[in-house]
Amino acid sequence: MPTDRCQCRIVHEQQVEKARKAALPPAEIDKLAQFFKAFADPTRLKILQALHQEEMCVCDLAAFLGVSESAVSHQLRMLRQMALVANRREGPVLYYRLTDAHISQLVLVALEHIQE
Amino acid sequence: MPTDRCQCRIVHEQQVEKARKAALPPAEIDKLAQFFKAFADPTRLKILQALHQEEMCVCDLAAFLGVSESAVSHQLRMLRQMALVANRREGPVLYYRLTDAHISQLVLVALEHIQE
DNA sequence: TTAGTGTATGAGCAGTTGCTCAGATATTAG
DNA sequence: CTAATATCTGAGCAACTGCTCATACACTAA
Repeated sequence: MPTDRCQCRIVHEQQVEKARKAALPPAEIDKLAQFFKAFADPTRLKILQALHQEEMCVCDLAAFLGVSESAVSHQLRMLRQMALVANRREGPVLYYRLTDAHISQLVLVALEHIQE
Repeated sequence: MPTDRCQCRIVHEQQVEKARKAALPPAEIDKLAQFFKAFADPTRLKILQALHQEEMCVCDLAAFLGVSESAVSHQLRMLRQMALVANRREGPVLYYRLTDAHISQLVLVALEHIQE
């Protein structure tokens, strides 16, 4: 029995081809994964949910979350780089807000799913 | 000057209180974060998007993704535990499918966001 | 200018993640 | 039963994450 090549386990070449055609380009996939990563951490989720109510400064968020201001600042940087939040300076204080309503919508859709 | 207590940096006690009242219970937050984590990886995203087209077996997915069947299997286990996919046995082959339309909806909302 | 407050940042470390590899399990054929 | 196929699983490891700590920066008041 020839074991030289391709004891191919691909049962359904058609379905693989179909998936290939419908697939998003790798760059899009990576951007999507990065985007979801922003929501994949309890601290960041809490920040996003809090900012959905009202803009807040860093020490407000630190107090609300019960973590250090440094930790909040690191997470805010990440959220800023992903363009999920923006800030506004008033004297020495930076007020953060959500940039987009999609963000809350996404959380709502996810909530619907897990509450089943 | 007394440095003994509370050089409190909380500028806006009201807003913190407001955020506290609107906050989801910690258990919900953790479940949500777990849920989003499922989407926060390129391999899992590709799996979910492929299964949105049509059910596929493990070796189909491995061929489509260009990774080992073991790697696919590990990811499928995670997605199964999160109840995002389910399988159906036909002889020795397991066919995986999405369990819910919410899943694709979530990806669509996210796509809208990043394409701006 | 200096001191004080609010925030940002880099290094470093423990915990987590996503893979590989070897081996186990499930199902079918003979 | 044995052998073969499809899949699952645990251990182990490199890469990544989220935090702390120390420090730097930005703005304001004196």
